[in-house]
Amino acid sequence: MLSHKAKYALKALLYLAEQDENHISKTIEIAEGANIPKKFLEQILLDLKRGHFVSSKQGKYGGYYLIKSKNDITLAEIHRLFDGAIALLPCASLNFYEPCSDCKTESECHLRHGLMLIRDKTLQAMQGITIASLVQK
Amino acid sequence: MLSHKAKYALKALLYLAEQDENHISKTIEIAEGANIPKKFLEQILLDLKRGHFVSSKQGKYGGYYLIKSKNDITLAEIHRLFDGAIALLPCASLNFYEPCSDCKTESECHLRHGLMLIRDKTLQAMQGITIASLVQK
DNA sequence: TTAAATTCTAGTAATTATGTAGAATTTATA
DNA sequence: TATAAATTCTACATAATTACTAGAATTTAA
Repeated sequence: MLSHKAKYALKALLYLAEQDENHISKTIEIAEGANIPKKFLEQILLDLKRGHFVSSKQGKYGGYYLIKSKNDITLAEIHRLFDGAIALLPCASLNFYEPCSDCKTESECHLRHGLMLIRDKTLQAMQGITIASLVQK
Repeated sequence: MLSHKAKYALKALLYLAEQDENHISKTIEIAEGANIPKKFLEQILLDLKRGHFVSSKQGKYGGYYLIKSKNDITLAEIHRLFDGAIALLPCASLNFYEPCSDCKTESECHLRHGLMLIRDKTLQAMQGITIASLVQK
């Protein structure tokens, strides 16, 4: 399941993607438009900025805007930024790999192989969903 | 990600699937064989029993055994029993559906459609992984 | 009757999720 | 240059969930 943070991030990106080119959106505007708690959204937007999905203009008349094409922002990336691994266990993860603490040896782990198959399928599906594909829905 | 509970459940089922037909496994035996905290495993086995994956014999010389074919126990079922929805949000779930609290109307939710596509792909992959497929690895 | 197992009902400790508060900083413009 | 209005930063709060543990009750074979 997605955390609220990841869900709100997606909704904020959708909001930004629907604005006119060159439009700068204030946090409060996004919060009200997408129904997200404003103070929570502040943090999320900073995370999205650190992830190079959006950028900001500070000070009066400042706000946020997309810096990555809505065609290039995938659900997989947002999931990884906010919720971490897409795989079902760390030992089956590409980006968040960690060995199982409770497996004697990795080759003996009967779960890993199957979970990597799932990861590949899910990842492929998540990479196919972009902000653009969601906007036009 | 899978909870420890779900992971332990899978490992316990794998352990049971590897035993001889008609063999009854004590909790302590499974716990040591699969490296699972014993008291925690007790609860998990009861959940698996309530889910009709295993059954038990009480009293001295009692223990647990599979009652469902290892070919018919899928990762999807175990995920749902211990970790709930496979979909990324409740509004996109088949078995754990709930409307979004923060969406004005369901048809206006731009996330739902995309998340249902992911759910279908992931579910299909998870239904393809059975205990039998994991045992032979 | 006893030993050895499951089953049941609580409880607990640590972690994570979901926010909020408030001050500091930045910037446009009057 | 002062001010208003925005982002940014640091810290905290609180509730829920996760991952267990404790111990008594029940069941059953011998």
